[in-house]
Amino acid sequence: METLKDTLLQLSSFSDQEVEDIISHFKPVTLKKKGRFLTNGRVCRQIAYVEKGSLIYLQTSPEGDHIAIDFAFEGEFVAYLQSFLTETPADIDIIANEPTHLLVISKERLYHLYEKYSKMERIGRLLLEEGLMKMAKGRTIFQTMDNRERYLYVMKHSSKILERIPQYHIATYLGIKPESLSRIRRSLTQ
Amino acid sequence: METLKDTLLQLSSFSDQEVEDIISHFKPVTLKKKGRFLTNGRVCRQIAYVEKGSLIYLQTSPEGDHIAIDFAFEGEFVAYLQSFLTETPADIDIIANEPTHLLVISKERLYHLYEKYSKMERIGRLLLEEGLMKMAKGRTIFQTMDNRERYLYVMKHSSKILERIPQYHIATYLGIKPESLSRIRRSLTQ
DNA sequence: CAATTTCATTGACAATTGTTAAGAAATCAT
DNA sequence: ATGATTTCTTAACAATTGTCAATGAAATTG
Repeated sequence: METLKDTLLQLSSFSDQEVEDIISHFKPVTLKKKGRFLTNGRVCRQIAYVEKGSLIYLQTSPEGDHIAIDFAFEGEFVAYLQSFLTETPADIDIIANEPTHLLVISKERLYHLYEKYSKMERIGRLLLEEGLMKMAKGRTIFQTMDNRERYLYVMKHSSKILERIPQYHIATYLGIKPESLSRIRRSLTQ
Repeated sequence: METLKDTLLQLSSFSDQEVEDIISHFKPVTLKKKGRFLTNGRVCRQIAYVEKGSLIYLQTSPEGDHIAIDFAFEGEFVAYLQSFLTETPADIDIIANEPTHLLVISKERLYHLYEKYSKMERIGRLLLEEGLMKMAKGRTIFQTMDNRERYLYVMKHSSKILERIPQYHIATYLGIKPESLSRIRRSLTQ
């Protein structure tokens, strides 16, 4: 099982004492299925590490239907950067896709850690860069691939999504209707 | 005419002396039409302010055709953040869409300014946040709108693009074929 | 300015997707 | 377990887009 400790050590070189101190500032939070980590209209003031389970970033369209814009699984960090950085209300919900264990740290405590351990800032920067890359990549995929290609891309690079996320969420994530996703899946298994 | 000075003053509160000093670190660069600010394979080590003209961020697909992923006009900053931040080779070109005047600063000098004027860091952070927002918004637009809606969105929010960028570039920017763009345009004028 | 190239539009046809509706399969709650 | 709900699949038809080819307009070049 991958732990927060492992993840932090992979991102920067901390001593054992340092990591333990850093980890002690994260609080365990348990979400039931459909429990919320972030609620539409609120400012995202926390970052979470996913110990177990998975989450879905869900946007509600003007017409009222839900669109999945991202997912998070074990070993990943969760935050809505657009809200976290600018301290403006989020336009999405982040909900648990299944019973989920998180380790949560507030923005305040995180910035406190930045000051205590300058190496910690590197982690913040890496998360920001990673977020930027992910968005950019996501956009490129939409701009350059057709629906089947996007599905194959997810299949290759994020198979966890296909294994653990309901298909009607995967469909909105790919920007298509569930029926189209079904057709694509059928055409691939024959 | 909007100047770099105006733009900096809008983003943060500098004294006249400070702005003049900051501006003095930018070097004027003139690009002919199709001239390059960034070349595929090189690391983006500069940020430019567009005084006059416009630029296109162009990606080359595996099949060899060009896809416009972004544009920049007067009063905006230009850089390929993915390369600039991580110092990895860019996978795009940034070329002038017309004769263009830039004010260019190197990453080195910019970071030097960050140390000299802490207020300057705010500008760096704002540019980063802006970049992140832009990517996220761009992705959402692809995920939730059909081709006509995306065209109308650009029409409403970035009409400069429609006025000054060739349509075959706008088409790739919208993720469609030039023929489809033509049909959408016709259906709107009738 | 003429000649050439590039770009935008149009039409016909094929392929794909959205829409609507129905039924099968899986999941949930009691 | 079993009935109820949710999720997934399938089909038929309409609408949209891609593809290919041709034409005219516009821009570029010498």
